[in-house]
Amino acid sequence: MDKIQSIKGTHDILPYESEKWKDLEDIIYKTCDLFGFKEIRTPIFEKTNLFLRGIGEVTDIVSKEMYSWQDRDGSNLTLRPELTASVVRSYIQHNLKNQSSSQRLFYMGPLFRRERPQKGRQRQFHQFGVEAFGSENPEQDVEIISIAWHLLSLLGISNKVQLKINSIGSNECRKNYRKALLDFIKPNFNLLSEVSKVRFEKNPLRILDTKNPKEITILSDAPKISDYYTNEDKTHFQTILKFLGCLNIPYNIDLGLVRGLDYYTRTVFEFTSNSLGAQDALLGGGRYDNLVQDLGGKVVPGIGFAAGIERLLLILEAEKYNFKKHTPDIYFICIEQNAIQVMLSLSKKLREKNYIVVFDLLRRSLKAQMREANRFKVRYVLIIGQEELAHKKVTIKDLQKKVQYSYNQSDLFDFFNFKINS
RNA sequence: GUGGGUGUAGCUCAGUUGGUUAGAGCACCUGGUUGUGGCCCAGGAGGUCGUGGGUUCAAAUCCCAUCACUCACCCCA
Repeated sequence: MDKIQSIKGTHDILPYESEKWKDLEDIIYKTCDLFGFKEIRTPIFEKTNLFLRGIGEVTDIVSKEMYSWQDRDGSNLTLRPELTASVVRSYIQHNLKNQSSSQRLFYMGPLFRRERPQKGRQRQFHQFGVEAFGSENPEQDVEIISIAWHLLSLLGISNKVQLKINSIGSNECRKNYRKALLDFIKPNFNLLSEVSKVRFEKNPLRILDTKNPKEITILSDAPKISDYYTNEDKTHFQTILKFLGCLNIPYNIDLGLVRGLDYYTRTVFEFTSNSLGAQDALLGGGRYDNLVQDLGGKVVPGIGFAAGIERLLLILEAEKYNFKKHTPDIYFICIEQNAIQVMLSLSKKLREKNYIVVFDLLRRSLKAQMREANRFKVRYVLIIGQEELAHKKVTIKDLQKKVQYSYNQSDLFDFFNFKINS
């Protein structure tokens, strides 16, 4: 029989590692709170159709990376490969538009894509993201980018990342541009790769994404989308850039930035980092003014981004981020079996006062327990043995100062109130 | 899906041209006299050498397959 082990591209998050996750998650929650964004939690699987319609059928995600299966009743289900479609589905389903004309939401959780694993890429991975509905004004775009910037600043890595931004135009712009692009490419159609031929039919903009050198040459003289912006598109993009300037958020305009999901309109952006290897995008997003409607809702503009938790952690690790230490306050040593009850009840009382208390469960020697206390880097050790038991005392040892006191068990809190709280 | 690299103890790695009971450091456990940590010293536990075949008198070492990890392509977070 095969060894039972985790599935390719999935990882266990072990103790100590999980503490880093918790730290990062706390900072994410705090950031979202600061901007008034509320958490939304949606199911981990959805009807396959949602992603086909939401993300786009010719995207890589949908065409080759989804974990899909047929349920017993014949319905086609899929483990979510991204979260925007799910959030939009929920927004429509619960009529959140009627609850408030502008909704600000964030999410965090696992996603699934069947790709070949590499640095910063797994089959189960985690994203944090925000989505805002209701406003098509540039201040909304900037609010979204600000959240990302604020988070990266809190993490101390805002100077280690680059913001790339572009506008891919409104519907009208893209309609005109699409036509111009098709006209331009048509004479060279036979020279295109198979992938690009499909994109030519379904989503010609993505042909610009090609890494194929021959196609890059062909496309070098292709019409530029920026020449097809409407006046509103121009103003919208310019205003965003102006606002970013006000906030001192540095950016690079990248006219080649298209992004691989079909639902984007106008603003697209990406934060990249060079400590991530080839998968250098750690956060990406954009505006999706058609998506709510495409999925059966009213005409509601939206914008959001998603950040890879694993990739954030990779950068934090590379930048030697100072994660919070989770050390116990007190290590309780009991070297007299008749004193176990006393240790248990004193520990309970200490925990009620919010002290983190741990103790040995193997009835090991004093020396062994002292070693462990030292290894845990706790500051205070409490000892109860025969002596202490007989006189209702407890020995308190300060491992840092290397001094030791004897206290009445009933006075224990006086010591800690004084030592730790003051 | 395609290509390169790598799989020996919990971790980082040695292992000579195939040749006895497969090693080191760190970590772990127990001690170093009666109830006291870090440093030091001594001892101990821990490995079907990723897995399955093959070649050979003999395989961690050579060959094949397979699985996993890793890096890159594609694409994305």
